[in-house]
Amino acid sequence: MAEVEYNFAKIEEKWQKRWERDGLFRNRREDRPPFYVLNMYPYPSGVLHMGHFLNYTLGDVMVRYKLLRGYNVLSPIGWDSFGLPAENAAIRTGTPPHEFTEGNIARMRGQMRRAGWGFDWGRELATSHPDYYRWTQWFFLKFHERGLVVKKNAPVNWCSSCQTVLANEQVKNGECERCGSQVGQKDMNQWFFRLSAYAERLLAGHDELRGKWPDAVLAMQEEWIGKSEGAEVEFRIKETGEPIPVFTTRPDTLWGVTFLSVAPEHPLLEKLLPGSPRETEIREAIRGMRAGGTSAREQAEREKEGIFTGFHVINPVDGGVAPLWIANFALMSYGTGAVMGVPAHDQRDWEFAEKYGLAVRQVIRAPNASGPEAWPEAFTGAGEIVNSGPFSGEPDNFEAIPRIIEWLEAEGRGRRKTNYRLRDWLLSRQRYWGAPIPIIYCDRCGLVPVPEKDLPVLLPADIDFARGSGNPLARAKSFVDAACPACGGPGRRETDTMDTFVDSSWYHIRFADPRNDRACWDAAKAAKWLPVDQYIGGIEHATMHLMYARFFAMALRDLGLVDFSEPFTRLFCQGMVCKLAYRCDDCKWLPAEEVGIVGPGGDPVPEEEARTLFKRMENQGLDEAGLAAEGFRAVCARCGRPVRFEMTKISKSKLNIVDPDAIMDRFGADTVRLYMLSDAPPDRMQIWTEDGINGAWRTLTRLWRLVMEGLERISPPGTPIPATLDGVNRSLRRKTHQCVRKVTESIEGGYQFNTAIARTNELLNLLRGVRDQAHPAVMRETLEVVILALSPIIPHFADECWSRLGHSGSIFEESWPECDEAAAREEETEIPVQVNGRLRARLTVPPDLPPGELERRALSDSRIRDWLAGKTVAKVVTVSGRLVNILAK
RNA sequence: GGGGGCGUGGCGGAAUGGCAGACGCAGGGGAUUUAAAAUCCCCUGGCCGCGAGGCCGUGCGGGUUCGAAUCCCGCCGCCCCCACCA
Repeated sequence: MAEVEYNFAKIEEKWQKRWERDGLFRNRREDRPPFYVLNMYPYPSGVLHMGHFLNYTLGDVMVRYKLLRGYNVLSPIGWDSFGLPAENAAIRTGTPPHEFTEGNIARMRGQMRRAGWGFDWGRELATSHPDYYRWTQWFFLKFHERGLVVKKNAPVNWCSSCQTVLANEQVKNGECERCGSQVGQKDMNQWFFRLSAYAERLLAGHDELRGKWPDAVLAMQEEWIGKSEGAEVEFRIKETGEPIPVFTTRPDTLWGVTFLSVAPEHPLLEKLLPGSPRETEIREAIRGMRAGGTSAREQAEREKEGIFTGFHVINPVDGGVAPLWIANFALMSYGTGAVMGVPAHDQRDWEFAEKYGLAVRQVIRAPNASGPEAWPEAFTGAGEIVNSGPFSGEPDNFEAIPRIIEWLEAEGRGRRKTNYRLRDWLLSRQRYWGAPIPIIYCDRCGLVPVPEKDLPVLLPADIDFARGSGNPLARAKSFVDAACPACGGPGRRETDTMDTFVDSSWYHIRFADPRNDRACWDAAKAAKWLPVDQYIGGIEHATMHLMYARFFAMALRDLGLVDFSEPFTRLFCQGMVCKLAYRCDDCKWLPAEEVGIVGPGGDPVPEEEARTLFKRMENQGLDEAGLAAEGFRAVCARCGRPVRFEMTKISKSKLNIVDPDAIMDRFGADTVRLYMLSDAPPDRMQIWTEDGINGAWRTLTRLWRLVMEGLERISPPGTPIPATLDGVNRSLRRKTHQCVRKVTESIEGGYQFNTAIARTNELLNLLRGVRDQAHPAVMRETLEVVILALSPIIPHFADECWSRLGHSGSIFEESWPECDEAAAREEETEIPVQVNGRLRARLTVPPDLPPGELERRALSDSRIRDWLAGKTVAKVVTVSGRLVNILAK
């Protein structure tokens, strides 16, 4: 007697052990082509969240699918284990960061195994282990040798809460990406990777990635690189003769310059201001401009502000004199820090000129337009060039730009220039829990790299985190004191550590050879597996990790360490996992249990009615307005204020978390996996509902019963399918093989598991209807196809069914089913017949019926003749195998 | 302001030039049950009609086409990213 209950706990544990025992994911199939699937590795926070669950399930489904497609699959996992949370925990609790981190890793490892993800645990790595960060340090030295690392003074983003500098990419809306506090500006001497030197190559690489990476990611990177072409023109200070280069994308408006503005931190000011008559007043204004809030929100709305310096500039194109201003909108970080002001043809300059009463000089004439006096704003379109020396009269100013640049170069007044918004990557952090930068400062020799043989520079263990402030490394005398490698004299170690994005810029390559202690990796092993064939992760890394890792690959290629420049051939970005969250009007998030529903009189509705309303909120999008329309209100159980609903990413702070462990306890991993993939395409937002997970459970148990009942009537494995079958069985086989084709297309066409699951559901619905008439061999075939097709998604379930169907060995050692075209061919098709574009009848015909015959049958159909009565047929459109459209008047 | 994405039932979504709403959730009805849960069967875009059936319908307005959710033009709305970038 077959076991009727679907005992997921037993089944899942059994197969996880067996896969582990048999080394299913240890890429041992050397006879097969290699395929490298990688999920972005996690930070070991200590607990898996639903976002991880979707991410790693997707990766695992791809891994298992590729196994079935006959590849030798590499599917490694590791830990992005350096970073602030561990250090903050150490300050709070006194637990050393490595202990905290190892504990978290152990816990998450357990959760991961339980979810059934097939990782090659033999390759596990953690970036905070010395045998890993030793190589992070080694790369730093190699990059340093090549001039790709520089130490320079620069205004940097400073997070006072994290007590560290941040990369531009880590500042979101002027706030620290990690802790959310306001980021300020500070001048500091810091370490940088020369990311900007790779701007053009990073951009050029997009040609290779287009179509294989999401458009949105490429667009974001393009924007971040921010290439713009124009000219650099040399203005001069009239009073001192000092040169002042200016970048412009509009050299066609050079004759319209009526002022020039520089950034408040422009170095030229230090030469001009001392002793100048308005020095104190101007310095005061500069302080005001620099002190203003740095958040982007504030900046966007910030009023344009400036002050006249008392100095003037000479325009190189015509010798004209214009006042030199300091303006808060001029940024030292872009171009040359100096902007020419052309109010007539630039909206920002227009506003500035209007505010300070500066001159407006028209140099482009709009087609049939009046002069600038009558304009409500700057004219930025194309027109005829006027008042511009040799170029006056040119009909299209944009087309004249290249000729103007040539003229500037010929005359020695400027030159062609391409500018990028991309900044160098600030890699140093004033924190303990990161890879120490391997540099020693010596009073005699200066800045000395740590010799390779002395790597790794280990993090000291004897740190008292609970006491003191700032970087704990700077307080560790045993660490700081070090002999100069060059002269042997006393030296001081660099106490900054590296941004954790340095660690994650090369981990994907280390996975090819993770235990190598003589080199970062063996070249042959790296060449075998890399680049990563399929990378999977969140889109939030578009301009950070994904840009840095590309830069690293290019730099490593230049060092001769790898043979590719693009590390990730294909990229897939999964959507967010969202769930309804509740917010009380005083801006506090509430757990669902603390939301009450009251009726028109203000008294609570009965519990059962409330439950129904909550269900409708979850499942039918019932919102505050809908609730109000029915006379109800949602209120905070604590303070009685109104509660608003918001569909938002599952997170601790929004109090809408779903604990993966608790869900796996109730339903098992396979149910969660099925649910996560069955509703929406995986790159879209996924909405978590209680009913949704129940539905997936129902689907699985129904399938389980169907298979268990089927076991009693199907033929043994390997029984051939009879050559002649009745209509029901021919039809079942046809749908079975069509299902194979459609599922394969759904997966290959962009991992659309939702439609793949829909296709197997259709087949199962059909099988349930005809199972009493199904031939034992045909029924086996159908069940096996469904189990195989779903196996990447519900692996434990599938392997258990597979073995109960009488197979030995794991289903993942089988091959993906193939569509038998002969069996899948339709015997007859239904052809819609339209009259004047409206569906009026359906004909059942053989699929290969010639168009002429199809047309004849359509016209002679009785229903169609009724519709055509009293009309004349003007034209008949016949698409063979698809439809007939009759045009009649 | 710029860039990317999206707009289809009560909800998630399917259909990428040819039968709109696959598959699922929620809802309704029935069977089973002492009852409930679970399970099984049927119905479920709107309007009209006893019914056969008809009409309307993919954000709005126009266009191309025998035929448009799908392609083109113009609007409206939502989400995400960047944003005083010279």
